[in-house]
Amino acid sequence: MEPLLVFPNPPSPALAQALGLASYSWKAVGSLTEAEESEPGDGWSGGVICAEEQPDTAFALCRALRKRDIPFSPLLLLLSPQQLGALELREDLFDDFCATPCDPREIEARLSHLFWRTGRGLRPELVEYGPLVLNLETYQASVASRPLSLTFMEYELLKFLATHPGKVFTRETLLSRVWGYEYYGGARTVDVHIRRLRAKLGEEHANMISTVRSVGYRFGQSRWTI
Amino acid sequence: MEPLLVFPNPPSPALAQALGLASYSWKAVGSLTEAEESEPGDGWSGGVICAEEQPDTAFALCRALRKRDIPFSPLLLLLSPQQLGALELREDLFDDFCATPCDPREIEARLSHLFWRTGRGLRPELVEYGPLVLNLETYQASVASRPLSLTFMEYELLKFLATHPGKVFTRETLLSRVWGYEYYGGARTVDVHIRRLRAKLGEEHANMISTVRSVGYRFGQSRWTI
DNA sequence: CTCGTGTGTGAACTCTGTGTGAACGTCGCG
DNA sequence: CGCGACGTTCACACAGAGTTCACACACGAG
Repeated sequence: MEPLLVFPNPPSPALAQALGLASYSWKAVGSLTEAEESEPGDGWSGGVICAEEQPDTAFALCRALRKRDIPFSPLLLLLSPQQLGALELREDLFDDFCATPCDPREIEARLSHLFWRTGRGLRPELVEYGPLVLNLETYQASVASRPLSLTFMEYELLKFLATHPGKVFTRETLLSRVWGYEYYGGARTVDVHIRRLRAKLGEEHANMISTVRSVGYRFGQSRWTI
Repeated sequence: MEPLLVFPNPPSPALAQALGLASYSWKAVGSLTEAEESEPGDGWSGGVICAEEQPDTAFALCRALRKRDIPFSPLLLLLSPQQLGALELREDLFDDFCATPCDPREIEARLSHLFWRTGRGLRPELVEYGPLVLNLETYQASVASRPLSLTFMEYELLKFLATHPGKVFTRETLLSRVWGYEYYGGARTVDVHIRRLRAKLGEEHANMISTVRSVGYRFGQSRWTI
Protein backbone atom coordinates (compact mmCIF):
# COMPACT_ATOMS: atom_id res chain seq x y z
CA MET A 1 0.00 0.00 0.00
CA GLU A 2 1.18 3.48 -0.83
CA PRO A 3 2.36 5.61 2.08
CA LEU A 4 0.35 8.24 3.91
CA LEU A 5 1.21 11.88 3.54
CA VAL A 6 2.04 13.36 6.93
CA PHE A 7 2.46 17.01 7.90
CA PRO A 8 4.48 18.63 9.44
CA ASN A 9 7.98 17.32 9.09
CA PRO A 10 8.89 15.93 11.54
CA PRO A 11 5.49 15.02 12.99
CA SER A 12 4.90 15.06 16.71
CA PRO A 13 6.24 11.97 18.48
CA ALA A 14 2.72 11.03 19.48
CA LEU A 15 1.55 10.99 15.89
CA ALA A 16 4.59 9.06 14.73
CA GLN A 17 3.98 6.55 17.46
CA ALA A 18 0.30 6.17 16.59
CA LEU A 19 1.06 5.61 12.91
CA GLY A 20 3.76 3.13 13.82
CA LEU A 21 1.45 1.19 16.12
CA ALA A 22 -1.11 0.94 13.38
CA SER A 23 1.67 -0.15 11.02
CA TYR A 24 0.94 2.37 8.32
CA SER A 25 3.77 3.43 6.07
CA TRP A 26 4.04 7.19 5.89
CA LYS A 27 6.22 10.03 4.74
CA ALA A 28 6.40 13.44 6.38
CA VAL A 29 6.55 16.63 4.35
CA GLY A 30 6.94 20.23 5.39
CA SER A 31 5.30 21.98 2.48
CA LEU A 32 3.12 21.57 -0.59
CA THR A 33 6.04 21.52 -2.98
CA GLU A 34 7.71 18.88 -0.90
CA ALA A 35 4.49 16.88 -0.95
CA GLU A 36 4.36 17.02 -4.71
CA GLU A 37 8.02 16.22 -5.17
CA SER A 38 7.96 13.17 -2.98
CA GLU A 39 4.60 11.86 -4.15
CA PRO A 40 4.76 8.16 -5.01
CA GLY A 41 3.96 7.10 -8.53
CA ASP A 42 0.57 5.76 -7.54
CA GLY A 43 -0.20 8.75 -5.39
CA TRP A 44 -0.58 8.94 -1.65
CA SER A 45 -3.03 6.56 -0.09
CA GLY A 46 -4.25 9.30 2.23
CA GLY A 47 -3.05 12.04 4.50
CA VAL A 48 -2.73 12.97 8.16
CA ILE A 49 -2.24 16.66 8.65
CA CYS A 50 -1.61 18.21 12.02
CA ALA A 51 -2.73 21.81 12.27
CA GLU A 52 -1.63 22.35 15.83
CA GLU A 53 1.63 24.18 15.33
CA GLN A 54 1.31 25.79 11.90
CA PRO A 55 -2.42 26.06 11.33
CA ASP A 56 -2.18 28.38 8.34
CA THR A 57 0.31 26.24 6.48
CA ALA A 58 -1.69 23.15 7.34
CA PHE A 59 -4.98 24.53 6.07
CA ALA A 60 -3.32 25.88 2.95
CA LEU A 61 -1.89 22.43 2.32
CA CYS A 62 -5.30 20.84 2.72
CA ARG A 63 -6.84 23.35 0.38
CA ALA A 64 -4.19 22.82 -2.28
CA LEU A 65 -4.53 19.04 -2.05
CA ARG A 66 -8.30 19.24 -2.33
CA LYS A 67 -8.12 21.49 -5.37
CA ARG A 68 -6.39 18.92 -7.51
CA ASP A 69 -8.23 17.39 -10.41
CA ILE A 70 -8.73 14.35 -8.26
CA PRO A 71 -9.30 15.77 -4.81
CA PHE A 72 -6.91 14.29 -2.30
CA SER A 73 -8.61 11.88 0.07
CA PRO A 74 -8.96 10.59 2.65
CA LEU A 75 -7.61 13.41 4.73
CA LEU A 76 -7.45 13.28 8.52
CA LEU A 77 -6.91 16.56 10.30
CA LEU A 78 -5.38 16.79 13.77
CA LEU A 79 -5.97 19.85 15.87
CA SER A 80 -6.25 21.11 19.41
CA PRO A 81 -9.67 21.49 21.04
CA GLN A 82 -9.27 25.27 20.83
CA GLN A 83 -9.06 25.02 17.06
CA LEU A 84 -12.33 23.15 16.66
CA GLY A 85 -14.17 26.36 15.86
CA ALA A 86 -11.88 26.93 12.88
CA LEU A 87 -13.43 23.91 11.17
CA GLU A 88 -16.75 25.56 10.65
CA LEU A 89 -16.05 27.16 7.31
CA ARG A 90 -13.60 24.54 6.19
CA GLU A 91 -15.84 21.51 5.96
CA ASP A 92 -14.55 20.69 2.52
CA LEU A 93 -10.91 20.57 3.56
CA PHE A 94 -10.95 17.28 5.44
CA ASP A 95 -12.74 13.96 5.70
CA ASP A 96 -12.29 13.44 9.40
CA PHE A 97 -10.57 15.15 12.29
CA CYS A 98 -9.19 14.29 15.67
CA ALA A 99 -8.77 16.54 18.68
CA THR A 100 -5.36 16.28 20.28
CA PRO A 101 -4.01 14.98 22.49
CA CYS A 102 -5.67 11.70 21.77
CA ASP A 103 -5.34 8.02 22.25
CA PRO A 104 -3.20 6.45 19.51
CA ARG A 105 -5.97 3.91 19.08
CA GLU A 106 -8.30 6.72 18.08
CA ILE A 107 -6.07 7.70 15.19
CA GLU A 108 -5.84 4.09 14.16
CA ALA A 109 -9.60 3.68 14.36
CA ARG A 110 -10.20 6.87 12.38
CA LEU A 111 -7.82 5.89 9.62
CA SER A 112 -9.28 2.44 9.44
CA HIS A 113 -12.79 3.82 9.20
CA LEU A 114 -11.74 6.37 6.61
CA PHE A 115 -10.22 3.70 4.41
CA TRP A 116 -13.23 1.54 4.86
CA ARG A 117 -15.51 4.42 3.93
CA THR A 118 -13.61 5.37 0.84
CA GLY A 119 -13.61 1.77 -0.24
CA ARG A 120 -9.90 1.19 -0.20
CA GLY A 121 -9.60 -0.76 2.99
CA LEU A 122 -11.03 -4.02 1.83
CA ARG A 123 -9.34 -5.07 -1.37
CA PRO A 124 -6.95 -2.40 -2.52
CA GLU A 125 -5.44 -4.76 -5.02
CA LEU A 126 -8.48 -5.10 -7.26
CA VAL A 127 -10.14 -2.54 -9.46
CA GLU A 128 -13.41 -3.68 -10.99
CA TYR A 129 -15.81 -2.01 -13.30
CA GLY A 130 -18.44 -4.07 -14.98
CA PRO A 131 -16.73 -6.83 -16.95
CA LEU A 132 -13.32 -5.24 -16.46
CA VAL A 133 -11.03 -6.42 -13.70
CA LEU A 134 -7.58 -5.05 -12.94
CA ASN A 135 -5.39 -6.89 -10.51
CA LEU A 136 -3.01 -4.26 -9.27
CA GLU A 137 -0.74 -6.75 -7.58
CA THR A 138 -0.09 -8.97 -10.53
CA TYR A 139 -0.51 -6.32 -13.23
CA GLN A 140 -3.05 -8.46 -14.99
CA ALA A 141 -6.23 -7.32 -16.60
CA SER A 142 -9.27 -9.02 -18.01
CA VAL A 143 -12.58 -8.21 -19.64
CA ALA A 144 -15.43 -10.65 -19.33
CA SER A 145 -12.93 -13.10 -17.80
CA ARG A 146 -10.88 -13.00 -20.98
CA PRO A 147 -7.31 -11.97 -20.16
CA LEU A 148 -5.92 -8.80 -21.71
CA SER A 149 -2.26 -8.37 -22.42
CA LEU A 150 -1.59 -4.72 -21.83
CA THR A 151 1.65 -2.87 -21.99
CA PHE A 152 2.79 -0.80 -19.03
CA MET A 153 1.44 2.49 -20.24
CA GLU A 154 -1.82 0.98 -21.38
CA TYR A 155 -2.24 -0.58 -17.96
CA GLU A 156 -1.49 2.63 -16.13
CA LEU A 157 -3.88 4.60 -18.28
CA LEU A 158 -6.66 2.08 -17.90
CA LYS A 159 -6.07 1.86 -14.17
CA PHE A 160 -6.31 5.60 -13.80
CA LEU A 161 -9.48 5.80 -15.84
CA ALA A 162 -11.11 2.81 -14.18
CA THR A 163 -10.52 4.17 -10.71
CA HIS A 164 -12.46 7.30 -11.64
CA PRO A 165 -15.36 5.97 -13.63
CA GLY A 166 -17.66 8.47 -15.25
CA LYS A 167 -15.38 11.41 -14.87
CA VAL A 168 -14.10 13.19 -17.95
CA PHE A 169 -10.40 13.94 -18.20
CA THR A 170 -8.70 16.26 -20.61
CA ARG A 171 -5.67 15.03 -22.48
CA GLU A 172 -3.52 17.40 -20.47
CA THR A 173 -4.82 16.01 -17.20
CA LEU A 174 -4.21 12.47 -18.35
CA LEU A 175 -0.71 13.35 -19.45
CA SER A 176 0.11 14.90 -16.11
CA ARG A 177 -1.58 12.25 -13.97
CA VAL A 178 -0.64 9.11 -15.87
CA TRP A 179 2.58 10.06 -17.56
CA GLY A 180 3.79 12.36 -14.80
CA TYR A 181 3.62 15.96 -13.80
CA GLU A 182 6.67 17.09 -15.67
CA TYR A 183 5.98 15.12 -18.80
CA TYR A 184 5.67 17.29 -21.82
CA GLY A 185 4.37 15.46 -24.81
CA GLY A 186 1.87 15.92 -27.54
CA ALA A 187 -1.81 15.28 -27.10
CA ARG A 188 -1.67 12.64 -29.84
CA THR A 189 0.10 10.40 -27.40
CA VAL A 190 -3.07 10.07 -25.38
CA ASP A 191 -5.21 9.48 -28.45
CA VAL A 192 -3.07 6.67 -29.66
CA HIS A 193 -2.99 4.94 -26.30
CA ILE A 194 -6.74 5.24 -26.03
CA ARG A 195 -7.03 3.73 -29.47
CA ARG A 196 -4.78 0.82 -28.54
CA LEU A 197 -6.76 0.24 -25.36
CA ARG A 198 -10.01 0.21 -27.28
CA ALA A 199 -8.59 -2.25 -29.75
CA LYS A 200 -7.48 -4.59 -26.97
CA LEU A 201 -10.76 -4.27 -25.10
CA GLY A 202 -12.36 -5.64 -28.23
CA GLU A 203 -15.13 -4.28 -30.37
CA GLU A 204 -17.71 -5.29 -27.82
CA HIS A 205 -16.21 -3.36 -24.94
CA ALA A 206 -14.44 -0.57 -26.78
CA ASN A 207 -17.28 1.71 -25.78
CA MET A 208 -16.20 1.55 -22.16
CA ILE A 209 -14.05 4.49 -23.09
CA SER A 210 -16.04 7.28 -24.64
CA THR A 211 -14.82 10.40 -26.32
CA VAL A 212 -16.17 13.71 -25.12
CA ARG A 213 -15.51 15.97 -28.02
CA SER A 214 -13.62 19.16 -27.25
CA VAL A 215 -13.01 17.94 -23.73
CA GLY A 216 -11.34 14.57 -23.43
CA TYR A 217 -12.15 10.98 -22.55
CA ARG A 218 -14.45 9.27 -20.08
CA PHE A 219 -14.33 5.73 -18.79
CA GLY A 220 -17.63 4.00 -18.19
CA GLN A 221 -20.98 5.58 -17.61
CA SER A 222 -21.98 7.53 -14.60
CA ARG A 223 -24.47 4.98 -13.40
CA TRP A 224 -25.67 6.74 -10.31
CA THR A 225 -26.68 10.34 -10.10
CA ILE A 226 -26.29 11.88 -13.45
CA MET B 1 -35.20 20.43 10.98
CA GLU B 2 -36.23 17.03 12.22
CA PRO B 3 -34.85 15.97 15.58
CA LEU B 4 -31.86 13.74 16.22
CA LEU B 5 -32.31 10.29 17.61
CA VAL B 6 -30.39 9.97 20.89
CA PHE B 7 -29.62 6.84 22.89
CA PRO B 8 -29.82 6.02 25.78
CA ASN B 9 -32.73 7.57 27.58
CA PRO B 10 -31.88 9.70 29.41
CA PRO B 11 -28.55 10.58 27.79
CA SER B 12 -25.56 11.53 29.88
CA PRO B 13 -25.68 15.14 31.10
CA ALA B 14 -22.57 15.91 29.06
CA LEU B 15 -24.20 14.77 25.84
CA ALA B 16 -27.41 16.64 26.58
CA GLN B 17 -25.39 19.74 27.24
CA ALA B 18 -23.39 19.40 24.03
CA LEU B 19 -26.51 18.95 21.93
CA GLY B 20 -28.12 21.89 23.64
CA LEU B 21 -25.12 24.11 23.04
CA ALA B 22 -25.16 23.24 19.37
CA SER B 23 -28.90 23.94 19.38
CA TYR B 24 -29.93 20.67 17.83
CA SER B 25 -33.37 19.39 18.58
CA TRP B 26 -33.28 15.80 19.75
CA LYS B 27 -35.29 13.02 21.31
CA ALA B 28 -33.90 10.29 23.52
CA VAL B 29 -35.02 6.69 23.21
CA GLY B 30 -34.16 3.63 25.24
CA SER B 31 -34.76 0.90 22.67
CA LEU B 32 -35.34 0.14 19.03
CA THR B 33 -39.09 -0.16 19.43
CA GLU B 34 -39.18 3.15 21.19
CA ALA B 35 -37.14 4.67 18.36
CA GLU B 36 -39.63 3.41 15.81
CA GLU B 37 -42.66 4.49 17.75
CA SER B 38 -41.48 8.01 18.27
CA GLU B 39 -40.03 8.52 14.82
CA PRO B 40 -41.15 11.80 13.27
CA GLY B 41 -43.11 11.73 10.04
CA ASP B 42 -40.17 12.88 7.99
CA GLY B 43 -37.78 10.53 9.75
CA TRP B 44 -34.91 11.34 12.03
CA SER B 45 -32.36 13.76 10.71
CA GLY B 46 -29.58 11.68 12.24
CA GLY B 47 -28.56 9.89 15.38
CA VAL B 48 -26.17 10.10 18.30
CA ILE B 49 -25.75 6.81 20.05
CA CYS B 50 -23.71 6.40 23.18
CA ALA B 51 -22.30 2.92 23.64
CA GLU B 52 -20.60 3.58 26.93
CA GLU B 53 -23.07 2.11 29.38
CA GLN B 54 -24.98 -0.46 27.35
CA PRO B 55 -22.67 -1.34 24.50
CA ASP B 56 -24.60 -4.39 23.33
CA THR B 57 -27.92 -2.60 23.17
CA ALA B 58 -26.25 0.34 21.46
CA PHE B 59 -24.61 -1.75 18.75
CA ALA B 60 -27.77 -3.72 18.21
CA LEU B 61 -29.65 -0.47 17.79
CA CYS B 62 -27.11 0.73 15.23
CA ARG B 63 -27.33 -2.52 13.35
CA ALA B 64 -31.10 -2.45 13.23
CA LEU B 65 -31.16 1.14 12.06
CA ARG B 66 -28.63 0.42 9.35
CA LYS B 67 -30.60 -2.56 8.08
CA ARG B 68 -33.59 -0.52 7.12
CA ASP B 69 -34.46 -0.17 3.47
CA ILE B 70 -33.04 3.30 3.65
CA PRO B 71 -30.06 2.89 5.96
CA PHE B 72 -30.19 5.31 8.84
CA SER B 73 -27.60 8.06 8.54
CA PRO B 74 -25.73 10.01 9.66
CA LEU B 75 -24.97 8.07 12.80
CA LEU B 76 -22.51 9.32 15.40
CA LEU B 77 -21.28 6.81 17.93
CA LEU B 78 -19.98 7.79 21.37
CA LEU B 79 -17.75 5.42 23.26
CA SER B 80 -14.97 5.24 25.80
CA PRO B 81 -11.36 4.94 24.65
CA GLN B 82 -11.35 1.35 25.91
CA GLN B 83 -14.10 0.50 23.44
CA LEU B 84 -12.23 1.77 20.38
CA GLY B 85 -11.06 -1.73 19.57
CA ALA B 86 -14.66 -2.89 19.28
CA LEU B 87 -15.10 -0.72 16.21
CA GLU B 88 -12.85 -2.83 14.06
CA LEU B 89 -15.45 -5.23 12.76
CA ARG B 90 -18.31 -2.80 12.94
CA GLU B 91 -17.22 -0.22 10.39
CA ASP B 92 -20.59 -0.31 8.72
CA LEU B 93 -22.53 0.52 11.88
CA PHE B 94 -21.61 4.20 12.14
CA ASP B 95 -20.54 7.21 10.11
CA ASP B 96 -18.40 8.85 12.73
CA PHE B 97 -17.46 8.28 16.34
CA CYS B 98 -16.24 10.25 19.29
CA ALA B 99 -14.20 9.05 22.24
CA THR B 100 -15.62 10.17 25.59
CA PRO B 101 -15.22 12.24 27.57
CA CYS B 102 -14.91 14.91 24.98
CA ASP B 103 -15.26 18.62 24.47
CA PRO B 104 -18.87 19.55 23.63
CA ARG B 105 -17.46 21.49 20.69
CA GLU B 106 -16.12 18.25 19.27
CA ILE B 107 -19.60 16.74 19.16
CA GLU B 108 -20.88 19.89 17.54
CA ALA B 109 -18.09 19.88 14.97
CA ARG B 110 -18.64 16.20 14.19
CA LEU B 111 -22.36 16.61 13.70
CA SER B 112 -21.83 19.64 11.55
CA HIS B 113 -19.29 17.82 9.39
CA LEU B 114 -21.51 14.75 9.15
CA PHE B 115 -24.43 16.80 7.92
CA TRP B 116 -22.24 18.60 5.48
CA ARG B 117 -20.78 15.34 4.21
CA THR B 118 -24.06 13.52 3.77
CA GLY B 119 -25.69 16.63 2.40
CA ARG B 120 -23.56 17.64 -0.47
CA GLY B 121 -19.97 16.87 0.33
CA LEU B 122 -19.55 13.59 -1.48
CA ARG B 123 -21.89 14.25 -4.33
CA PRO B 124 -20.48 15.19 -7.69
CA GLU B 125 -20.66 18.75 -8.84
CA LEU B 126 -24.17 19.17 -10.06
CA VAL B 127 -26.12 22.00 -11.53
CA GLU B 128 -29.81 21.43 -11.09
CA TYR B 129 -32.84 23.37 -12.13
CA GLY B 130 -36.19 21.71 -11.99
CA PRO B 131 -36.06 18.56 -14.13
CA LEU B 132 -32.71 19.56 -15.60
CA VAL B 133 -29.50 18.15 -14.18
CA LEU B 134 -25.99 18.86 -15.38
CA ASN B 135 -23.14 16.77 -14.04
CA LEU B 136 -20.08 18.92 -14.45
CA GLU B 137 -17.69 16.07 -13.78
CA THR B 138 -18.97 13.71 -16.38
CA TYR B 139 -20.18 16.29 -18.85
CA GLN B 140 -23.54 14.64 -18.91
CA ALA B 141 -26.94 16.22 -18.86
CA SER B 142 -30.48 15.02 -18.37
CA VAL B 143 -34.02 16.34 -18.30
CA ALA B 144 -36.60 14.47 -16.30
CA SER B 145 -33.99 11.71 -15.85
CA ARG B 146 -33.79 11.24 -19.60
CA PRO B 147 -30.21 11.67 -20.79
CA LEU B 148 -29.42 14.45 -23.23
CA SER B 149 -26.60 14.21 -25.70
CA LEU B 150 -25.29 17.71 -26.02
CA THR B 151 -22.36 18.98 -28.00
CA PHE B 152 -19.64 20.94 -26.30
CA MET B 153 -20.99 24.38 -27.10
CA GLU B 154 -24.54 23.38 -26.27
CA TYR B 155 -23.37 22.08 -22.93
CA GLU B 156 -21.39 25.20 -22.16
CA LEU B 157 -24.26 27.45 -23.10
CA LEU B 158 -26.78 25.49 -21.07
CA LYS B 159 -24.42 25.35 -18.12
CA PHE B 160 -23.98 29.09 -18.20
CA LEU B 161 -27.69 29.73 -18.44
CA ALA B 162 -28.62 27.18 -15.80
CA THR B 163 -26.20 28.63 -13.30
CA HIS B 164 -27.92 31.99 -13.64
CA PRO B 165 -31.60 31.08 -13.69
CA GLY B 166 -34.07 33.84 -14.27
CA LYS B 167 -31.52 36.28 -15.52
CA VAL B 168 -31.75 37.69 -19.04
CA PHE B 169 -28.63 37.77 -21.17
CA THR B 170 -28.13 39.65 -24.39
CA ARG B 171 -26.63 37.80 -27.32
CA GLU B 172 -23.48 39.87 -26.97
CA THR B 173 -23.13 38.91 -23.32
CA LEU B 174 -23.62 35.25 -24.11
CA LEU B 175 -21.06 35.43 -26.89
CA SER B 176 -18.50 36.99 -24.62
CA ARG B 177 -19.20 34.82 -21.58
CA VAL B 178 -19.74 31.45 -23.22
CA TRP B 179 -17.71 31.70 -26.40
CA GLY B 180 -14.98 33.88 -24.98
CA TYR B 181 -14.24 37.50 -24.45
CA GLU B 182 -12.44 38.09 -27.69
CA TYR B 183 -14.79 36.04 -29.80
CA TYR B 184 -16.26 37.99 -32.65
CA GLY B 185 -19.14 36.28 -34.30
CA GLY B 186 -22.59 37.05 -35.48
CA ALA B 187 -25.61 37.14 -33.23
CA ARG B 188 -27.23 34.36 -35.28
CA THR B 189 -24.76 31.99 -33.70
CA VAL B 190 -26.50 32.33 -30.36
CA ASP B 191 -29.95 31.97 -31.87
CA VAL B 192 -29.07 28.77 -33.57
CA HIS B 193 -27.56 27.24 -30.48
CA ILE B 194 -30.59 28.22 -28.44
CA ARG B 195 -32.74 26.59 -31.07
CA ARG B 196 -30.71 23.38 -30.98
CA LEU B 197 -30.88 23.34 -27.21
CA ARG B 198 -34.63 23.77 -27.25
CA ALA B 199 -34.95 20.96 -29.74
CA LYS B 200 -32.90 18.62 -27.58
CA LEU B 201 -34.73 19.60 -24.40
CA GLY B 202 -37.83 18.36 -26.13
CA GLU B 203 -41.12 20.06 -26.81
CA GLU B 204 -42.17 19.67 -23.20
CA HIS B 205 -39.19 21.47 -21.73
CA ALA B 206 -38.28 23.81 -24.54
CA ASN B 207 -39.90 26.61 -22.60
CA MET B 208 -37.16 26.45 -20.01
CA ILE B 209 -35.43 28.92 -22.27
CA SER B 210 -37.58 31.91 -23.03
CA THR B 211 -37.01 34.68 -25.49
CA VAL B 212 -37.09 38.24 -24.22
CA ARG B 213 -37.79 40.24 -27.28
CA SER B 214 -35.35 43.03 -28.07
CA VAL B 215 -33.15 41.89 -25.20
CA GLY B 216 -32.00 38.31 -25.32
CA TYR B 217 -32.71 34.99 -23.63
CA ARG B 218 -33.61 33.84 -20.16
CA PHE B 219 -33.31 30.39 -18.61
CA GLY B 220 -36.00 29.34 -16.16
CA GLN B 221 -38.76 31.42 -14.74
CA SER B 222 -38.43 35.03 -13.93
CA ARG B 223 -38.51 35.55 -10.20
CA TRP B 224 -41.22 38.17 -10.56
CA THR B 225 -44.62 36.68 -10.99
CA ILE B 226 -46.53 39.03 -13.19
C1' DC C 1 25.14 -6.56 -32.44
C1' DT C 2 20.57 -7.81 -33.71
C1' DC C 3 16.07 -8.54 -32.85
C1' DG C 4 11.65 -7.58 -30.86
C1' DT C 5 8.67 -4.91 -28.18
C1' DG C 6 6.91 -0.67 -26.29
C1' DT C 7 6.25 4.06 -26.94
C1' DG C 8 5.92 8.69 -29.08
C1' DT C 9 5.13 11.63 -33.15
C1' DG C 10 3.93 13.55 -37.67
C1' DA C 11 0.77 13.24 -41.36
C1' DA C 12 -3.27 11.70 -43.86
C1' DC C 13 -7.88 10.87 -43.42
C1' DT C 14 -12.72 11.12 -41.53
C1' DC C 15 -16.39 13.24 -39.76
C1' DT C 16 -18.90 15.97 -36.44
C1' DG C 17 -19.73 20.39 -34.69
C1' DT C 18 -20.24 24.93 -35.56
C1' DG C 19 -21.07 29.37 -37.89
C1' DT C 20 -23.29 31.88 -41.52
C1' DG C 21 -26.50 33.78 -44.96
C1' DA C 22 -30.93 33.59 -46.51
C1' DA C 23 -35.72 32.45 -46.25
C1' DC C 24 -39.52 32.43 -43.44
C1' DG C 25 -42.54 33.75 -39.14
C1' DT C 26 -44.18 36.72 -35.85
C1' DC C 27 -44.86 40.63 -33.14
C1' DG C 28 -46.08 45.40 -32.47
C1' DC C 29 -46.84 49.94 -33.94
C1' DG C 30 -48.62 53.61 -36.89
C1' DC D 1 -53.75 46.40 -42.78
C1' DG D 2 -49.02 47.02 -44.00
C1' DC D 3 -44.57 47.66 -42.69
C1' DG D 4 -40.31 47.11 -40.27
C1' DA D 5 -37.79 44.96 -36.71
C1' DC D 6 -36.74 41.08 -34.64
C1' DG D 7 -36.66 35.99 -33.92
C1' DT D 8 -36.82 31.28 -35.90
C1' DT D 9 -35.69 27.85 -39.05
C1' DC D 10 -33.13 25.72 -42.66
C1' DA D 11 -29.37 24.08 -45.47
C1' DC D 12 -24.74 24.11 -46.37
C1' DA D 13 -19.68 24.77 -46.12
C1' DC D 14 -15.63 24.40 -43.64
C1' DA D 15 -12.56 24.42 -39.69
C1' DG D 16 -10.96 21.66 -36.45
C1' DA D 17 -11.17 17.64 -33.42
C1' DG D 18 -10.55 12.77 -33.36
C1' DT D 19 -8.99 8.50 -35.57
C1' DT D 20 -5.94 5.84 -37.92
C1' DC D 21 -1.63 4.70 -39.96
C1' DA D 22 3.19 4.23 -40.57
C1' DC D 23 7.44 4.94 -38.93
C1' DA D 24 11.40 6.27 -35.81
C1' DC D 25 13.47 5.73 -31.71
C1' DA D 26 14.73 3.73 -27.14
C1' DC D 27 15.64 -0.07 -24.56
C1' DG D 28 16.37 -4.68 -22.92
C1' DA D 29 17.04 -9.66 -24.01
C1' DG D 30 19.34 -13.06 -26.26
